[in-house]
Amino acid sequence: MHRGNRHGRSEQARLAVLQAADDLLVENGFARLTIEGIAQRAGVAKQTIYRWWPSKTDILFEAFATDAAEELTPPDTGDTARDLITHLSALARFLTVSHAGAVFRALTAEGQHDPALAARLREEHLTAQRVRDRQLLQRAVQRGELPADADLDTTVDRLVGPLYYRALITGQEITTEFITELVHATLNGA
Amino acid sequence: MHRGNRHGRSEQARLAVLQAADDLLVENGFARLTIEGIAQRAGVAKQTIYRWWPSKTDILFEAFATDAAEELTPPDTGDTARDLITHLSALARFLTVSHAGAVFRALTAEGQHDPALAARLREEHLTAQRVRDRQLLQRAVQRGELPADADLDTTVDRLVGPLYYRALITGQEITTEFITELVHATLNGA
Amino acid sequence: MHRGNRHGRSEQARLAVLQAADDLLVENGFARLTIEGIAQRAGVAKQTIYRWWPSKTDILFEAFATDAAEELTPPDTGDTARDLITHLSALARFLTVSHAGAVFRALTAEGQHDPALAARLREEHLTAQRVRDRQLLQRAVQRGELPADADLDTTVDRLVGPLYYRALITGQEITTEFITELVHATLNGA
Amino acid sequence: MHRGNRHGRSEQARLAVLQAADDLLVENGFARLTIEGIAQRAGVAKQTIYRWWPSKTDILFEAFATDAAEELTPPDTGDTARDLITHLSALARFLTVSHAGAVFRALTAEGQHDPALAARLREEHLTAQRVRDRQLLQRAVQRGELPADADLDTTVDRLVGPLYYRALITGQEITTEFITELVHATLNGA
DNA sequence: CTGTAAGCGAGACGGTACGTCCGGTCTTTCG
DNA sequence: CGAAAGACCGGACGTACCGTCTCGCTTACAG
Repeated sequence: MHRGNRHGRSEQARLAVLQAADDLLVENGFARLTIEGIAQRAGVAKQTIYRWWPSKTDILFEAFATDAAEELTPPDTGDTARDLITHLSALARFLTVSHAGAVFRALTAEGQHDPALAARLREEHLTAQRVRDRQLLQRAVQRGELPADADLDTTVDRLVGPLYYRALITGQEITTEFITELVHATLNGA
Repeated sequence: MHRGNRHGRSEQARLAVLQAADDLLVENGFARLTIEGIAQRAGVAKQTIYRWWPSKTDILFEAFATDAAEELTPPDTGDTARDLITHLSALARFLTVSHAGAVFRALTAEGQHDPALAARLREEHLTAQRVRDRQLLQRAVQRGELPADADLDTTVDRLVGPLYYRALITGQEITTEFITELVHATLNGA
Repeated sequence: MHRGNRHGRSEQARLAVLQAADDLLVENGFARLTIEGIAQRAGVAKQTIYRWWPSKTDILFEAFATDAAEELTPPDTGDTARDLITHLSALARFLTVSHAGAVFRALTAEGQHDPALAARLREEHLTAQRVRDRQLLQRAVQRGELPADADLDTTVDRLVGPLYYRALITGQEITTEFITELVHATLNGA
Repeated sequence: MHRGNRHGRSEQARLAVLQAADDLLVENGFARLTIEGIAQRAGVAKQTIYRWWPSKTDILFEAFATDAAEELTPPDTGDTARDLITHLSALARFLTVSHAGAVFRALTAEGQHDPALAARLREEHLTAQRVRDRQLLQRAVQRGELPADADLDTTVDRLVGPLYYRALITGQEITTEFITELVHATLNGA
């Protein structure tokens, strides 16, 4: 049970904390997520949490890091439009229903009040995500489906922006039709 | 000075609270915004705040309500593209540098953890804002610049989504070029 | 209903306040006796109370003043011992079960924390009460049952002190036997 | 058994609280004695006080418990009258000028409004005090100075009652003459 | 017979203290 | 030496009353 010993940090405690934080976030929302609560749920001393994580959000970060990348890696079938639709649908699912997405939304919200967190979120997630998003467009350029001088960053914003907007701001449903129209209009208009 | 009597609340106290809340939000961020702090800054008793506002966010709501509508009312010069660019630029300014926009971002962030707040934000601000956003497109339809059967709601999302995305999520700068490209691409592709 | 006029206060309001204060003291104890509560119970504005009574204890004082004198006026049958026993029994009843006595105990208690109140209690009640207590002994002196040079004040203290002690400090019952012994011992030993 | 930081409550905090409560009571009186004030004076968090003491009076109780017994332990010289006079003088001093006595008066006063406190005061102090008071009389019985069947409880009341009465009720001075007369009259009349 | 001034119920006001809760730190004991 | 336990200080929470202050109504004397 006790792993307090001279052989380093307890992996068991670490995983229990991450799991508890994740569960409690989904169960009660971020507002009710307290370090005390996580410690109790994980069967861990508060000090153990403070020893290894600077803040509540750091725990969530660690809990969320790996999951997101897996869910959001784009497909590559050779059909640009279809791949885009598939990828954006996965993104929509991530933002609205996924477990990891819930953590992302919470962190993004906290980021509005905490510039350091916002910066970290960009560095550790959004930048990598942009790379993944661009891959699809770069392949389209390589295939000649998009002009070689197209501003891919701008195009990415035009594709994913409306999804984030609906998911995080207005709460509107993101239908397949919406995504399909979005993809076709963007491919034509870029 | 005192207006405490049976004929209603003190307008002076009300304004002092709204001003204090607004100032403290911008100065210290939402995380450090406390009722106690607002009361002290406003020179008002805590009970006076609790008497009139159910929660901290209600104060912010009231502080932000009127300002936002004024800042975000679209122009009408007859030139659709120019009006859209002007309007979206105003929106970008609102989201990134405006005082009222700071309150909006804070409320949106809280809305991620508090569905009731999110709903209220939609009802009292976003719905009205969508109406304002659509006006420009409706005029374009009337002028024949857009097809009569265009899905204006979707178009609005495609126009404003990328702005919210950059302002609230990635923190990228929103340049005039970005807006210009966005408007032209959307008008062509809608 | 309203007695507001330019010639004098409302007797109705005054009585309602006294009654409410008395009731609430007995019902809830002094600790829970608040001006707000009295005002509400009496159907009177707080300001009306503050206009006429400087403090909570002043209300109680007024509520208690007349009753006490009536309950504690000594008899005069010519039989000193019997009169003393009767009188001390009335005092015991006053201190332990009487309504007015409850107010007296509350005021005495407050007097421990408030010297001004203690002084007022002495001036307005205890001095007069001592006069009443001494009457019995003075009659005994006149009848030759006590020596002419007896220190009556000291004797009063020896008679009533044990009663106050039991009633206010130890809470022991004050039986007729206790009073009888006390009277006989004092008459013999004085 | 609660043990502080895993094994023990902070004795330092405990003593600081008791000292602060005692000081503030004497300086400002019971009326102005607040938990917040005690916490601040003691350099202790409010929570620490609420953790260990159910109420303000419990702090005073603890502050007063040991002191009283020491001040009021009766002498034993073999001379009953003299010992009684010495003991009652100590009691008078306790009630009127002693630090611990000030706490006793405050607690007694609160006990008028709070039966539970009154009961506790009897159990933890007055009962033990009565035992101490009786000792002197029991020794007199053993020496044959008082009849074997004397009602010592009643006699104690007759001796100490007048002192409590003067100290707590009328505020009259308690002179040596008063005590001397009291003792002699009681020894003769018992 | 009509103003006007005092007393009234009502209740908002700036405050103080309440008792509770959580954050983050520190100390102690165990393995 | 890491982990569990949990007491510690600090400080915000929302509540209850405090004593003060207008407000508009009701009266009853004064002009």
